This record gives sequence, structure tokens and C-alpha cells, in this order.
Amino acid sequence: MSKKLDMEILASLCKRRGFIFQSSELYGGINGFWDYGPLGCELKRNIKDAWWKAMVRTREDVVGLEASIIMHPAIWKASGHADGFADPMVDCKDCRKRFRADQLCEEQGLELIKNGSAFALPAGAVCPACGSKNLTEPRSFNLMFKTYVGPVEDDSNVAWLRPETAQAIFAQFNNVLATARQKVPFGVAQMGKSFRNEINPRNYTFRSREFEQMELEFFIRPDEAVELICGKITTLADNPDLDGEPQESWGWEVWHRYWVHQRLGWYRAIGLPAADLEQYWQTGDELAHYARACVDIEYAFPFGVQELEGIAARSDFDLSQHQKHSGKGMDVFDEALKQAADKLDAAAKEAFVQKVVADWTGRGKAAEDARAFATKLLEGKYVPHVIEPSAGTDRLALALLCNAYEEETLTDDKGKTDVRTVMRFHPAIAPIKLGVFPLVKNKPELYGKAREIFAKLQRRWNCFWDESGAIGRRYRRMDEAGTPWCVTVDFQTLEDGTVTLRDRDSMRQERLTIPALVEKMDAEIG
RNA sequence: GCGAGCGUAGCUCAGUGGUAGAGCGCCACCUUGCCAAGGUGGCUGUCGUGGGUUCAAAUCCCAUCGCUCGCUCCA
Repeated sequence: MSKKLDMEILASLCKRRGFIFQSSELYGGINGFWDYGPLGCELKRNIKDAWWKAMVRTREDVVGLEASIIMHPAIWKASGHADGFADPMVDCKDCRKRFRADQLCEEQGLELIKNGSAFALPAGAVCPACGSKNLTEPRSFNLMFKTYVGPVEDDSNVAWLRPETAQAIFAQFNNVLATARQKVPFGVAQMGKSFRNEINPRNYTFRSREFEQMELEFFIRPDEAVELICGKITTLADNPDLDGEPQESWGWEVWHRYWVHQRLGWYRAIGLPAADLEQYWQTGDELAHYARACVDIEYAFPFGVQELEGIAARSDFDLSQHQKHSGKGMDVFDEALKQAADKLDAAAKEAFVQKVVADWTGRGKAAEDARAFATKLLEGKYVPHVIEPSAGTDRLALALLCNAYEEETLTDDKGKTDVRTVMRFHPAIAPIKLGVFPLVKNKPELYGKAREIFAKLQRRWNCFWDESGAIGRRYRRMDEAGTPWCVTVDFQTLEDGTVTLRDRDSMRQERLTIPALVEKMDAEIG
């Protein structure tokens, strides 16, 4: 691939061929929003189909959900996303650091001035870092898009466009559990639009204000439950087989690693080279307080190595937060756990509780919380923990576009050189699978036969009919669209039913019957 | 959000106060027996948008929107 691909060259091709347009271009555009054209929306659809197939359809332990974008505002209080709104921030114009206005004032023995919903700094407030008085007015820094439900705009009906799809999965956890006939460990997957009012959208579509996510929340037992059921916990030290069936004895760390492994495999399967994929393991300081581990899967974009997906082990934080805020229980009852606990005598149970308490207090948690958790476990109940692989669809589309782009210099028989622009998409995600052409269009019998073959192939795959211009030109047009194969119907087709199949990458041609072609397509597209 | 640069046809760009252009692409017809062939004809723009200066503005001024780069931010 072209590592030095200029994003403007790519953006130009994307516009010229109909992959990506700037939103609202007719009116001068709007920053941070993008539209997918005829080829782009096919590409994105193929990405989503591939993800859904890998994550939901071909698994017995994952089910889908499609939730509304606007949800009860309390969800964002529980998740922590709404906090910034209540906390106006000030920036220091000199050292460029940002502080919470209320904390800054309190530290300096001052009081933040409040005028209705606006805030102002009292005289004498200075930057805690550099001492400068050159501070901005306090401003709210919530990055969620705000709207009103119903016709009246007042504080009582404020709502937010979701900044992530994940929370709906937690909010609907009980309903899914009750209806899906699944038991922990299992997952809930969702794809859909999310919105973040980014301060500074950059790098073409990479950071957009409206974007699509593909998220899985995979719920697992707490390690302590696994230990009670299996007698031991499989850890990474046991060298578990991450390609095989998941095992009941896996602890959270193995589950987390399993999903990292699965997701990397998927990216490779849709054509991103392993060499351009990187893992970034967040370190202790970078992890959110509730997260036990978080890995970013990154791709080497022309503008830098950037995140495609984050895979976080989030403990029971999310469900617990919703349990706390909603007052509704998020416990699951685990029959296997109950049976395992029932086999223990009173002394063994107490020993188990003591062990959990010792373990938790060693990690700085309260003994009474540990005791309550352990006692519930012995009743077969717990709040599930979660592993969250969260991918950005648009970022992936951009990565695939960057990866596919190539300018190839060709030399013909006479030594004349020519540059061919070709989008080398994996067949599974290529917007158009087949171009279908009559060799010439002014021979009715040839033309009719080609239409007949096109109609047949079109029922299976997205095909593109092209009869205009010389055959070579038509091939090159398909190269820029990233179409992996072109079928040309010629005079020999009328005699023996074979067609010419031209391969995008090698530019080689072979003759095939239609059934042989269909078989080849099935094998290559997957 | 700050600083700098840039916005002219679908794309790449020329045009510095006097009736908007080129190449490529695209469309139609002809031609064409396999890699951007050739011929003929054709389409496309409130010169990003809105104001202002001027007899006259793509060109000068102001504002605004968008893009790029560097900081900043990034749940």
C-alpha cells in the first residue's frame, strides 16, 4: 500500500467516484459531517454486514439490539457522560491548561458567580498552574448534542443525542436477558449512529461529529464466580487456545484477550494487512478508574497511527452504575453458580467470603462491599462484568479506503508508461463485485446475451453494467471503484457460453462458464 | 478554541479591476474483437456565501462558512 498517500488525493478520488461527499456541500458544507455516495454507502454496508455476520449471525452467544438514539437523560448521568455539563470549565490563555471553574474558585477561597445558567469568574481568580489572570470565562464543555423532546424548550425536557451506542445495551440488559434465552457469558451487539460535538474535527472523516459505531458488550461472570464453579480460573499463564471455543473456566483476562484476538483476526479477514495494525495497551494511569484493561486496535493511517477500536475490560461498572441510578436490580441468577455454592459447607463458605474480602481490600476496596458481593455469589447472584469491543465504522471505512488506494505504473508493449489508479478492496467489502460488459454494443446478439448474464449475476451480487467506451476504459473505471472482477461477454460466449473474467489486481484474464464463475465468486467473497 | 494558509467546471488548476478558461473526466453519436485508442457534437460555474468600495469585482475591503497545517482538545 501507499504509506505516503496524501489524504487530499484520496478525498479527491472519493468525491470523483462517489465514495464520500462533504455534507451540505451545496450550502458551503458543515464541519464534521460527511455523506457517503453510491459507492461509499455500499462499502459501509458491506463493512457492517461483515461485522454483524462475524459478531452475531455466526455466533450462538451474541444477540443484537437496535436502540433509539435519544434516550432518557438519566442514562447519561448514570454513565458519567453528563458530568461536564454541570461543570463549567475555564482555560488559561497563557499556559493553555483547563480547569473546573468551581474547583479553581474554591481552592482560592473565592466564590463562582452564577447568573441564571451563565457563570462568571470572581475578581482575583488566577491560573492554578502558572498564576496568570488571563483566563477565559467559564464555559460548559459537554460534547453531547443537546435537544428538546416535545415542542416546548425548557430545562424539563432536555435530551441528548447519544455519544455512544453502548449505554442502550446496559439500559436494556434486563429485557434482553429475559427474552433472548441466553445465559452469562453472552453478548449484545449494536450498530448505529452516535454524536459527539467534537471541538475540532480533523483528518477527513476520521473524527466526525456524527459517526457510526459497532459495539459489543460481552457479559461474563466475575472471576470469583468462575472459581466457585470450575474450582480454578484459566489465566493467560495457562496459554488458552484463543481460536477455539471459549471455555467456562476463563477469567476476565482471558476473555479480554480472546476478544482482542478475534477482532484482530476480523480486521485481517476484511483486508487490512497485519503489518499496518497495531495494539496499544493502555497503562495504569491512562485507564479509566473502573477499567481493568483497555487495548486500542490501531491502524497506520497516512496521517498517523490512530485508533479503530477500543477493547475494554470494564468490570461491572456500567451495570452497577445503572443499578445505582435506576434503583433496579442488575443481578443475574446463575444456576451453575448456585449449585456450586450449595456443595460448600458453612466453613467453606465463610472461608470463601474471607478470601474475597482479603483480595478486595488488598486492591483498596471496602471490606463490607466485598462481603456483600461474596454473600450474593453464594446465592448464585452477581452483576455481570463486561468486555467491550467498540469499533468505529467510519474510521474503518477510511482505513479500508487508505489501504486500498494504489497508483500502479504500467508499461505497455511499446514501452509506453501509464499510471493506473486501483482500489484494492477485499472482495468481501468491495462496493461492486462485478462489472459486466458487452465487448461491443453495436451487435444485438452479443448485447442481448450480455444483458441476460448481467440480470442473472445481479440477483446474487452488486454488479455494474457498462457499455460505453472501449473495453480497456471500462476496466480502468472499475479499477477506481475497486471492483475485483469484470465479466466481458464476447463472440465466443455466443458459441460456448464462456465469458472473459478479468482480475482487478493482476489484470489477468481467464475464460469461465457462468456456473464456474459463480463458484469462484462464492469462494472468494466468502 | 488560537495562529497561519487556501476556496474558480465533477477532478487538477490558470486567470490580480474591463464580456469566465485549459487539461482530464462526463454525456450522445460514429468507430472499436480485450487494458484510459480515434472522430464529431454536447453539458457543467451566481468564481464558497453575504455585505461593502467602484462606472465596472473571480480580482480590492469586511464578515461568515468550509478545507489544510501547527498548537489545543479527544468519553
